[in-house]
Amino acid sequence: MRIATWNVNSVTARLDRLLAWLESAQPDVLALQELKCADSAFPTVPVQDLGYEVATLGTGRWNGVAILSRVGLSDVTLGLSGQPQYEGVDEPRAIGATCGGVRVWGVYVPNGREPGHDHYAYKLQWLAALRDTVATELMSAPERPLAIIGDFNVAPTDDDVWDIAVFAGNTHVTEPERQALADLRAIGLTDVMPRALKGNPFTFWDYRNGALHRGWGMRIDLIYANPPFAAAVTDAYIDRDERKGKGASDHAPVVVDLDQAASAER
DNA sequence: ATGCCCTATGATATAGGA
Repeated sequence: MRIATWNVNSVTARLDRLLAWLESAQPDVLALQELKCADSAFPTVPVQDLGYEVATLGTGRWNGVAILSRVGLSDVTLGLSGQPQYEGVDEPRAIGATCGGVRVWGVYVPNGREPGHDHYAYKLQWLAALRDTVATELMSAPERPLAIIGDFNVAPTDDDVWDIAVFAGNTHVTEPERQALADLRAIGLTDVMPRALKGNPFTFWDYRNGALHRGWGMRIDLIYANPPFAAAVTDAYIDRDERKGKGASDHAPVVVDLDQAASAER
């Protein structure tokens, strides 16, 4: 089974690339982030035409998440339990579904903007709600493969950015953010590392200043897996080629392959 | 070369991204 995550930075602007990528990469499950469209505007028909069921959570201009699956899509959960609001709004940033016996959470963690900003406190609260939501599921079904996949907006270690000195005082690398990821792992999840490409495991490169070609990237799109999921992993990689050229997202897809038998037994 | 911001919005600048 092939599972993937991709921050597409507008699913409507990325539709041609999305459809082409589904055909070339052949994922069984794909979590999308930053749809930037309402549920009613999601391009459901062309995706269904490629054999995928679709569950979306989108409200419009910002955020928005979806799960696409061609191996079943059930027990869809929209949002986190105890999810904090930002400025009185329940933002569409998390969606859970069970696909082919695997529990998948697709997440778009808040950016945080800058340490000290209300959005930064919200980011940490949001990650705590994610931990609590998934911890409950892990306890109720410990043998079921589960992974949180998506744009975590935190670089877990200094090696996950091209130059840690550049990020001094910025979000994505602060100790509280990394502690929030550690707290998430502490409920029984491990970081599935994709194969490094060009020596680095980056998944995001800013659009500006030729960042992709200068290697100015970050690894912020992650796969956090429970033991049954992690034990079934046969490969994981970053599709850096999808970041190239005109009309690319600023994030590359991250793909993980699971042993069919190991995941089907559950 | 892969090549030096992009997206959505009751827009014509602004907010947000990271």
